[in-house]
Amino acid sequence: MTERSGRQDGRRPANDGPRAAARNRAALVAAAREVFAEQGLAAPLSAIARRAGVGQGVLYRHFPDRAAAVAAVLEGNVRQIERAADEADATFAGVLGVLTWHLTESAGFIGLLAAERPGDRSGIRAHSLALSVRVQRALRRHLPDAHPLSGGEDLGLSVAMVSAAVIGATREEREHRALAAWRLLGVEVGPVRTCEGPEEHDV
Amino acid sequence: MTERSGRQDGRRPANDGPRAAARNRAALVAAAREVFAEQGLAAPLSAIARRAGVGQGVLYRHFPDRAAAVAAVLEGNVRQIERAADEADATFAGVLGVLTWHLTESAGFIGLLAAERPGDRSGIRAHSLALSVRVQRALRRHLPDAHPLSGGEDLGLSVAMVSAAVIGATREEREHRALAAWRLLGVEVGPVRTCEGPEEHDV
Amino acid sequence: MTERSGRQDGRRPANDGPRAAARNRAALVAAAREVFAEQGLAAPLSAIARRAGVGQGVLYRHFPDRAAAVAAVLEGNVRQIERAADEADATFAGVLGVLTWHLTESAGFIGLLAAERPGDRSGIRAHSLALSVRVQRALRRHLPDAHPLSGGEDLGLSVAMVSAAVIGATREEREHRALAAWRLLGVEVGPVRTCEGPEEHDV
Amino acid sequence: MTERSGRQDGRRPANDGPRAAARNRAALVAAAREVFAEQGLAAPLSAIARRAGVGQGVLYRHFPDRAAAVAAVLEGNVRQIERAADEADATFAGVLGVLTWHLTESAGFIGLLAAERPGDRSGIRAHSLALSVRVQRALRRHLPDAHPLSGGEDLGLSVAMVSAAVIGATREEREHRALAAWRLLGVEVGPVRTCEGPEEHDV
DNA sequence: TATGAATGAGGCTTCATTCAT
DNA sequence: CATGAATGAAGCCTCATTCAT
Repeated sequence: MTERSGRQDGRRPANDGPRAAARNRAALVAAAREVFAEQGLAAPLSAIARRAGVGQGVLYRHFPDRAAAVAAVLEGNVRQIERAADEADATFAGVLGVLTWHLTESAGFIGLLAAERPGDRSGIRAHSLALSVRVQRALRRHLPDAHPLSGGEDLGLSVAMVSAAVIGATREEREHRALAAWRLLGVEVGPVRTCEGPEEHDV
Repeated sequence: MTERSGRQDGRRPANDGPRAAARNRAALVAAAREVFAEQGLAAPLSAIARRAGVGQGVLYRHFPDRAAAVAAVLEGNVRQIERAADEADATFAGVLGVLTWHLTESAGFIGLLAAERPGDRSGIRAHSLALSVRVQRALRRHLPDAHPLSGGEDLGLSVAMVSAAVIGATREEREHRALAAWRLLGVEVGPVRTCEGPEEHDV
Repeated sequence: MTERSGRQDGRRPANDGPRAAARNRAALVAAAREVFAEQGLAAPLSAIARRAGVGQGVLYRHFPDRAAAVAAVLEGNVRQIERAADEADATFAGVLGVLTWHLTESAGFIGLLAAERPGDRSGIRAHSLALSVRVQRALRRHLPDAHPLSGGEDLGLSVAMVSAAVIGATREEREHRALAAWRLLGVEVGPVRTCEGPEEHDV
Repeated sequence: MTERSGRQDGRRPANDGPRAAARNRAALVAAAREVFAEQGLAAPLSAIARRAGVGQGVLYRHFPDRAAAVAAVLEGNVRQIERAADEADATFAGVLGVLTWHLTESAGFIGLLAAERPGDRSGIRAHSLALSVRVQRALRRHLPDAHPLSGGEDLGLSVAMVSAAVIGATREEREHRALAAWRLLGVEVGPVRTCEGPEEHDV
């Protein structure tokens, strides 16, 4: 942000120390989000480094494995949902709207909640589960007792089902499909919106 | 390129001749079903050949590419659903029960209706779509006009959503989850059963 | 020719014994000629069997290896050149015309005299050499003492050079190029023609 | 697809870092030159990597496909010929002498001008053509108007013919044969020599 | 004797991961 | 700290060759 860095002359990139590290991390997460969205979660990691404009080594410094990169990407989505749930006037339908926005926006996020990854030994599954739980927790805080999804695993099941509904759709169709899916489940959804905040630098 | 020796020493594993062809094909389909179920549709094809106990070449003779192997696996499932729909006393709930059985039984089948395969260049997508359409057609023949799923794409969407609900579950949980999913959608399902027929030899 | 064979009804091909063997051999040689011409000498042997309409086993019965198939193809060309040289009124220029015809006609023949096959362990090289020698012998019988090519290895060299001149050309250009090459060598060539004879059945 | 382990046990052969890049490239080009010369342009690429003492991956980093490897090998030869043609006192016979030296020296170079590559889908053909054109252009700049090769395609044809003349010969015979071939064409050739320059490091 | 399936070695290519500079 | 080359295992696919029927 302070623009004090970058290539000083024509030579090697200046070593800005930790400052650069943060910038690189942000670039990597952004690149990973794009690459995973475009090519799926099995995309070559080198593609991420390339798109971020950093060497492979840096990628490994920040993310020891694929699961870490996936988690970093999804972390941002989940945090926004949590933030939406933290807002003073949050409602179940409102949080659902934010969730739906992420489902619509980030193809990578789709993978989190609906991905078929049997036999995955890379730990993506475990990470996904953890993130999934956080999403459910955020939602459940606003779930009325009499809500049709209030029973047992119905909430998690529903989120997975809606996620699946948008798989394979183009970005244009996703919102429509997600809303149709919620409608089939008889669930009311608030406005589909993001939840921008002050700490967007690495999400 | 000109001289592709082969083994000089003489011995060579059994060659059961053409008789083995049918047996091998069946073994390959079975192996593919298991491997796809365990490791997903991106599993190494060589794993299928290995599990079937045949050489790589045989795999390629029977299935020129991954899409063909996938199609062979799913074809059986789809055909049974179609057969269930053809029965004289077929009902929507009944066919749904058969569909649910396959969802429960064959983890590979799951991939058909809910798989995330962005960037898939192998034609699996196209095949899946075709098979998906056949399933929907079979169902729609018995869909009452007043049914909650009778509108537009609701049927396809629902099937995809239920499929997603069972993803990642163990075989034991799948039936329970699938039924819970249908319940959330407000859809009644008949007995979860298979539809065995006389031509099971290669399905 | 007597048309007593072929499939009797709709079942397996009748086993006509030696009669069928000769027919198969001819079909294989013809197929090999076409395949080698189209795809080069490294073409898959299975393509030859397929085009000949026989099983792989038959191919191996007639030609134990690739070199044998190549030799069989070229044998026909060489024999015609020898026959041209045997004619009562044969002249050097005349035989050269026949040679040029084969160069033009049979892309496979091109390989014989000009092919780059270093490191070829399959014996094609040895066969080629032998056939090449026969061609030179046929020519030399009519070579006037005062001819520019009468010295040492000049004859063989020239044939190789002209062969090279037509490599890579389409069938249409080959005659033109071959004649241009002979002209550059200062050698007069008779009419470019074949030398059909009574024993065409397996050439 | 997701988990491509690598060796667990720890050790891993030396990695000399980027320093090795230039060295490796040179080794690869040298190895390719030898392998192509010995086994023809269809030689296994893995043989090149093996002879250069590098992994398969390195080969692919430097040469994305076979055509690139071939081009790298031949580029050096062609450049020297062009340099010979650029010398102040260059003559047609002189450049021909350098060309002949390369024909004699580098069996791989032979492939460039005389190779039979039907069914070549790898683009080697196109590259070869381009290089061939450069050679001809270098020669033509010094070709006297009254020269016997000054007409149309005679120059290219002649080079191809002479190239063919040395095919299959041992390195010792090649110079003799090439000169004999030029003599048969009635063309005078200057001293057979190389054209070393300052930038030999990777040719 | 002919068929055509099976075998499996080996070529090609892609990445995950390490590490000298 | 960052770079980016090297490594090599593993997946894909293609045939040459054999052999039961």
